[in-house]
Amino acid sequence: MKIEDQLKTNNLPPARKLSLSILVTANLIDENVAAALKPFDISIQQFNVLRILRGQKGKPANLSTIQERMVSKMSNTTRLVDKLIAKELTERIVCEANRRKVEISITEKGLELLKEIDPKVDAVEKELIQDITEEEIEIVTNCLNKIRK
Amino acid sequence: MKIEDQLKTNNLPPARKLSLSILVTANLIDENVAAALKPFDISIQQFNVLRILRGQKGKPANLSTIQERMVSKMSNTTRLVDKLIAKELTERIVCEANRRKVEISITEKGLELLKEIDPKVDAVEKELIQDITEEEIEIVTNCLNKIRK
DNA sequence: CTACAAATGTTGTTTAGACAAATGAAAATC
DNA sequence: GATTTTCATTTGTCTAAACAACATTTGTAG
Repeated sequence: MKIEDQLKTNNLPPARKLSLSILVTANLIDENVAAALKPFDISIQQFNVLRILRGQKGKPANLSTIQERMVSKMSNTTRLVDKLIAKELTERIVCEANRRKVEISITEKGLELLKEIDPKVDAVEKELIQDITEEEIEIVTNCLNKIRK
Repeated sequence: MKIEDQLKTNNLPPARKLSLSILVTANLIDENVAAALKPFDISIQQFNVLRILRGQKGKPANLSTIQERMVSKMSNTTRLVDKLIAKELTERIVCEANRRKVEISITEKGLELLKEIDPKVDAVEKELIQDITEEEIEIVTNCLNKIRK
């Protein structure tokens, strides 16, 4: 659907058209992913932290590493991790080498939860982009790369 | 910057690559626009409501209309509008024809604020997409349109 | 060594978002 | 015309985000 029709507006300058398209589409993706995660009682942010930790392949990550890799850089990653610890999906230990740091890792329970969730999120993403060809994906991601510098 | 490099991951399946690219880029846009709005002490959501009301060209809008057109459909548009009313940027009157509805319109002060803000936001958007050609904008927005159906 | 600065997280506080329930007005049904 | 349904918005409540202030450990310069 054209962004102008969706937002009932017209004559958007190109820069605004593109930025609104990206924002509205991102919102749609968020809504759909959040809905898929809901049965598992986990938020998108929490899900992302779990995926980051899994990507560490056993190595624990400290808070600033997680924060760097998060889609949305919110300031209180501490409390986000607190939630995951309360659910026993992650663990936190104080780093021995540098006692300012903490080392956070995903638990077995966390890995199992991800294994359950992954196919659902994959399905949502595939469903959303079903009309986009692989070639188009390349073009679009390249353009978006340029926006993110 | 490639999304894999940015998130320090690799071998993303195409659907996830695209969806992450969109989400991360949207986040970047949000951050930049929010920063531009900060001096005016107004949030992105509030800014969007003001633009929607301006788009009405004098005609007031009711709450559900605003909600439909918002980028992110949050549930308490009431309180969002309350904030704008407190700042005297909008007005709310109960609709005479259908007393369930309310009619919301932008004030002169609101219009003036928009006039001040617009060039700043335009500049942010242009700066962000400076490396994208008009042709590319067309291609990308078309693809995003397909995601939003 | 001591003091000062930087790094790394945590906590406090205020504001916004999600979601359900409630309110009140109009429309529909019996 | 009274009762029920639906509509449009508001309110309540709980959780999350923004942002600043604080705490603790480490690094460094005199």
